[in-house]
Amino acid sequence: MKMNLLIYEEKAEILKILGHPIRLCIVRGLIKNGRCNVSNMEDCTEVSQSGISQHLAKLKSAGIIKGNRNGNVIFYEVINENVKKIIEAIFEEELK
Amino acid sequence: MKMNLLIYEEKAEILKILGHPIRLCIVRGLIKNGRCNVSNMEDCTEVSQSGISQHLAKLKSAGIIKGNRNGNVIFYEVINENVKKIIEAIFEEELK
DNA sequence: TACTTATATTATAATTAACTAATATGGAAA
DNA sequence: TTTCCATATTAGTTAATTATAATATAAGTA
Repeated sequence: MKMNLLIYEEKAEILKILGHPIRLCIVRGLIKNGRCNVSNMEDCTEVSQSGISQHLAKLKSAGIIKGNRNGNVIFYEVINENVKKIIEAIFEEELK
Repeated sequence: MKMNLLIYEEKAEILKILGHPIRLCIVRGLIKNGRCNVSNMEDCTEVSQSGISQHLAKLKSAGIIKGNRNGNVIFYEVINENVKKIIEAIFEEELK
C-alpha cells in the first residue's frame, strides 16, 4: 500500500526553496514590510545584485512571489498564501 | 544596516531538511501516526532500507526526530514542536 | 543619442546533496 | 554459537544547488 508521493513532492519543493537563508530572509521581509525592490533586499542581506536576482527568479518560478515593474524599479510581493502560513509557523509569530 | 542572518540560517536549515519528499512523508507520517519503525516507512515510500536510514540520520542530526530502540526495532518520533507547526501549516490541517 | 540606474541572464566553477550498492552492527531466537 | 531480522554506516557516483563574475536588457534622464 504505497501513498501518493506527488503531494509530498509539491510541498517539499516549496520547503526546499524556502530552505535557504537569503531566500527566507527575502520572503519574510516581503511579508513583513510589504512590497520591496531589489536594492532594499541587498541592504539587508549583503548579497550581490546578481545573487539576489537569481534567488528572486527561483521564488518567482515556484509561484511564491511576483514582481510589478514601476518605471525602472520592480516591486516584489509574496503571492502564495500557504507560504505566509509556513513563515508564520516557523518564526512563531503573527505577520501582518 | 544589515540584519543577523544567523536566525535565518537556523530556520532555513530546518526547512531544507523538510524539503525532500521522502523526509516530508516520513515526518508527517510520524506526526499523524505516532511512533513508527523503519519497516513501516519503507512500506509507504518505496525507498530502499538504506535510503530511509540515511534520511532518518539527517532528521535525527537536525534534532527533528529521535529513535528509541525496543528489542531489535527502533521506534521514531518527532521531537521538535516547531516542526509540527510547520507541517500543520504546509498541509493546512490539524494534526493530532 | 549617450548615460545612468535597476534588474536579469548567462557561463562557469565550487560545493553539497542524493542515490545505489555493499558491508557492518546490535539484538533476538534457534 | 550460528543464524536471522532490523537498522546503520560507508564508499563511490551522479546530479543538483550555490556562488562568482561578466555581460545584457529595460527604462528613465541629460
